Amino acid sequence: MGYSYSAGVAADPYTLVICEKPDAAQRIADALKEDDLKQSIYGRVKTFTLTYRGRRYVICSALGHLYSIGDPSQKRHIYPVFDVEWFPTYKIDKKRSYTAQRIETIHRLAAGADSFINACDFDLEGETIGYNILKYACGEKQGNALRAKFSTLTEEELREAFQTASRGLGEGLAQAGRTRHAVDFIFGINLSRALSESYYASNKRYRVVTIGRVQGPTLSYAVQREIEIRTFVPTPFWTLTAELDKNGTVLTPEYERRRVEQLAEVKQITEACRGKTGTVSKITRSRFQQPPPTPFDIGDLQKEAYRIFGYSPSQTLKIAERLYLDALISYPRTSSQKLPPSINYLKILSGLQRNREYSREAEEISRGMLQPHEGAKTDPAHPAIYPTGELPRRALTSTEKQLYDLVVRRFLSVFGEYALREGVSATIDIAGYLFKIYGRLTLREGWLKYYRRYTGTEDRAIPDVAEGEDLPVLRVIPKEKFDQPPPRYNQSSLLEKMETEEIGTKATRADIIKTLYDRGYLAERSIVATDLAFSVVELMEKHSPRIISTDMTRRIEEHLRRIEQGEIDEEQVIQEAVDQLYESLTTIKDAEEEIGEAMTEAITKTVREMNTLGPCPTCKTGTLRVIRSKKTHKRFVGCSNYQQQRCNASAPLPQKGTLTIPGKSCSTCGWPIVYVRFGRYPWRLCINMNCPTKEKEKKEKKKEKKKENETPRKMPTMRKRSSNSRSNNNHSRSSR
DNA sequence: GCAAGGTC
Repeated sequence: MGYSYSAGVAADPYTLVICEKPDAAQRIADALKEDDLKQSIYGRVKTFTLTYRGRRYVICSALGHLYSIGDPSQKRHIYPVFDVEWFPTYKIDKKRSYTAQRIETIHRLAAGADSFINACDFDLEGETIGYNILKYACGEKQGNALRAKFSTLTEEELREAFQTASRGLGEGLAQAGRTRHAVDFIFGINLSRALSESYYASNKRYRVVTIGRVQGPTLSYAVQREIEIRTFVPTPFWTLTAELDKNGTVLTPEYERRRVEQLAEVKQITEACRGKTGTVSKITRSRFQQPPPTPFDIGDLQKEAYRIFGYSPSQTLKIAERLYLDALISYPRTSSQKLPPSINYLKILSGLQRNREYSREAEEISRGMLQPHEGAKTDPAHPAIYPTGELPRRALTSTEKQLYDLVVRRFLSVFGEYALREGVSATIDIAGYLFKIYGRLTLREGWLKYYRRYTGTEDRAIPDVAEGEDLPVLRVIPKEKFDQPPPRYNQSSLLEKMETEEIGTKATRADIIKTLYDRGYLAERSIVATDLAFSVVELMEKHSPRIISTDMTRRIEEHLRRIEQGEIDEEQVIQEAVDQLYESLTTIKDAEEEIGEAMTEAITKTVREMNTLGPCPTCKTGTLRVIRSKKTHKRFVGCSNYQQQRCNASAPLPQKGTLTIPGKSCSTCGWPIVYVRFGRYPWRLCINMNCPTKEKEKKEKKKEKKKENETPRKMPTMRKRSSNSRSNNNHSRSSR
């Protein structure tokens, strides 16, 4: 009653529209508005009121999931736990306390509503988000609510969706979605607790050892690759390069077979060619069109940013999100490679023209056909990633600038013309053996003009020879090579593997890889599976092999599909998960100590490696490590040669914050770098106390202080006194 | 201290 919303702005009954995110609420409001759109803000929650076809609507939004599966017992060391329940997310996750205000606002708005529309994304998770809100925040309205079904947030489609909204459209989908949450929780939480508790049983120390439906297979890909690399037996082969004299310059064609396996054959060819003259037997020229790239979906952006800048996928996602929140680029968590005209190409291009960096290119493109070269992938809720054309309202960091530039140039190039290139090959016959030399030339630059700095395609001069020309052979050089083991994954290629195996989602893959690093399963940029990773995968193979198989996701998806169709019910699927786990968990529990022991050696070794910073710059033979003092419990850096060779190299570390070791060294003094994080942004720190960069910093700080002292400040004495009184308070408190 | 999935 006391609520001003129903009492004031919208006293008449209205339809409450639930959206998945603020962005969608805005777009729906814009699409439906006739002439009386009103915006209200409650705390940080924005809602819209409007009249559409004579009916009042109040449009509000969630922030993704507002409800989560949880363990009602809240006892984290107990397993198995099979009876799980839904809770408001803020009750489970402190970091998501802001969802409390969301739920509260929706709850109040629901009180004045006489009907409801679920307008979340029409997919498994969207349906679940809407269903849970209608059920828990609106008071069991999930059965009566209408469903607005749309696949893009365009005005036309949204209006259509609201006109045809009907009851019961997504019922099966919601059941399937809720089951997905429950099954993932039951598998993940139980097996992770079983592993962690086993480690505790044999060590009496806690360590988070986790596994899950997506972590499992992803970890297993890395371990599989590690095994392939370690067991790889290289076989030798040879390549042959001829050196030919062309009026004093040397041409170097390669023997047409890129791989000669027998040394005898190598000798035979080099002998046969010795002192001979080669004849240019054939020159072929072929023109080919090189199509522009497709617009970025999040996966493509992550791969490209890794290739060009070396950013990890999770870094890229984070930077892209900041650019999105600053309205510089569109919504980044998309799987679409399409740019519909509704985003208004001309408006974006004219916006970009105001940026000196792109003005010429953007202007040029806006005069063209404006036909983007699109990819095949789509997304139900969003187009591909594009720049909005807004100018930055603050100074961007260097990483933000780089990523922004990449997004802009990619956007520009998808409107570019096909590039026209020409390949030339000359075949040279030496004593009956054929050698080839290649050249490449760009005839028409097309889209390459806009993306040049990122393509890496370079022209190679075409050898200036004519058919029938004779070229004396200087010599033929054999080179012994070895087969290479399969390459290690990096974060980009591991993410790609997850994509092709359809494990995880576009919004979570990068985070899951990061989790595997955090757990000590993966190390290095070029990914190495640690001993701990081996240990966990081996244990799971033995006790619960399904959790590390890609197949589990396929099987669950099949079950969810059948739940959606009403062929089976959710209880059946959850029961199957419980049945499968029950035996595994019992076996693990009975052997906790033994299993813990199996992990102990691996963990000790992994932890030691994780704490290794790099070679010691003082004694050159030891390694610098993060050490925790047994006496003071403080952390610092010391050399592994401290005891044997009395190497005293050491460095202090900040005691607060999370340390990460990027494996990089300071460009000034060569000592290792660490990242320290307590707030939102990590702080890059060269651990060397005597690093020249610190001298500089010290001087700059001194200068700043001097300046501060020179320019009088407002109430300097007050400042001083207040900080003094604070510390006095602390003293008196501690002395009590 | 635990999963995976949305979103800021």
